[in-house]
Amino acid sequence: MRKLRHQKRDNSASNRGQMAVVAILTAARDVLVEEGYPRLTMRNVATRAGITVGNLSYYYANKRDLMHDLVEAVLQGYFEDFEKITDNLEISPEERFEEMVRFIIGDLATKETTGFFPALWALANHDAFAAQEMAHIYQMERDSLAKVIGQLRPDLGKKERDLLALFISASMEGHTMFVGYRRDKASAIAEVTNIAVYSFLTLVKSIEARSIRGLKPVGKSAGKRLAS
Amino acid sequence: MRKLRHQKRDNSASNRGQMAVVAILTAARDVLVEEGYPRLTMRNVATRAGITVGNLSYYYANKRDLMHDLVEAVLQGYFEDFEKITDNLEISPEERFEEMVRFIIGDLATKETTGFFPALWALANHDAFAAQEMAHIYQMERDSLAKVIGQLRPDLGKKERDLLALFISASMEGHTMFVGYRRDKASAIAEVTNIAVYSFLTLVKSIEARSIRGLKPVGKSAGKRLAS
DNA sequence: CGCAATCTAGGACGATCGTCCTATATCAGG
DNA sequence: CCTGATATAGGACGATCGTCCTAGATTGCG
Repeated sequence: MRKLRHQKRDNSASNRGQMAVVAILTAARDVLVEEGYPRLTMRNVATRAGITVGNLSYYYANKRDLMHDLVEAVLQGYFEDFEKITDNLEISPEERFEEMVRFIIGDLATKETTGFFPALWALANHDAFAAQEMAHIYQMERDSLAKVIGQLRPDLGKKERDLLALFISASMEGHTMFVGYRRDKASAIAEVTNIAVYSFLTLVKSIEARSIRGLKPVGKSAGKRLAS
Repeated sequence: MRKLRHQKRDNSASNRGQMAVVAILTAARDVLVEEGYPRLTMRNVATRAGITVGNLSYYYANKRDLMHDLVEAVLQGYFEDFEKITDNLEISPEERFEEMVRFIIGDLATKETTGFFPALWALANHDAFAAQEMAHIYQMERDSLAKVIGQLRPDLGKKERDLLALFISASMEGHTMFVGYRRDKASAIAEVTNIAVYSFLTLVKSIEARSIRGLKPVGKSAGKRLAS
């Protein structure tokens, strides 16, 4: 977890210390969400947490460790959410699938998610740890989806189920920038969610393996150029 | 366009000056794509463009103007691409729709797009200009899609066509983080593209207006919390 | 109470940032 | 060829960054 500078042992983690760490991580998340990554500085985090830079450096000796814990803490919340939905066996697979879709799209419209995840995606392009944590959480999301897809389509092989889960998961994430918190099309979230449920359910129930393998090649792009 | 400090008039735009601006914007894009937004500094841009900071500030008096032109220049390229595809009347609407899907997913897998767009999305959360430019380019993408959707489904109203275009466009963008350049699932891009073509085409051809309006409420999320 | 562990504030440091200024160098038109 | 417009280099400036150090306050426990 946290890396103290003056550490003798870290296992103690006193009450005061634990609360301070939570306050720091919450402050860091809020700075990132409300002001963006460039303004996620040690001083801004400390100020929002109500402490000084010197004190912050007692809990986090460097910014990298702070980012480390921040990413882990935020993503940890989703692990618990996915487990809850996946383990809900009181409803049919179809209902469970719909609930997953509605949960994910509903979540991505929150201020925290709309602010945090695009920053995470950008970070993952150049930060190996962020990329790894991101891959981890999405793998879990896909596993949850693939499980339900398997119940809906027992005839499909694992590879096909995983590809469907990948397509559906990726598709949902894309809506963050459009129906997310205060984004252009936020007012259309209800309709978009309905289309998503209909579309993904139709896809899962109707697709055949041969449509996945396909015959046509991937469209080639010339790659974006600047100012023609 | 560019805002010189010593400007008497900007209309001239000599050959040397134009080439310098292109070199600067290309350098800026490359820095952003390869090193990320935090390292997009005036000095890094200048170095990559083969000039000095002092010289860079002759062409761009401040960083804001440089970012302005960079975003505009990159997005301008897509305007031209969309026009080409939309205006291609030699193929059927269904083929045109498929071409659009394959073009967009193919493009998002390029190094430039995978690097640039997540940075743009994150920026748009806290930069009004980036948000506006982003809204502009995606509106055009949706217009192109909605046009073809209208040819595929003349019975649908404009509102429904726009919502379908929104859903499809947003869904495709989401794949950037998964099948994009050097991303986890890049090797699955062919299969994912096939699923996308199948799924979007099935959606457009089969959905009824009542499935969009829907009856069920949007899934509520408790909002992400930190460290339970 | 007393003392060691824990926590906190404040300031310093070198590095890097955006911006700005000035002195030359290069170019194009008369 | 000369002269004004354009382009370029080099360095300076104050601000802000991550990091570090030290002295003192607070806490929990024997």
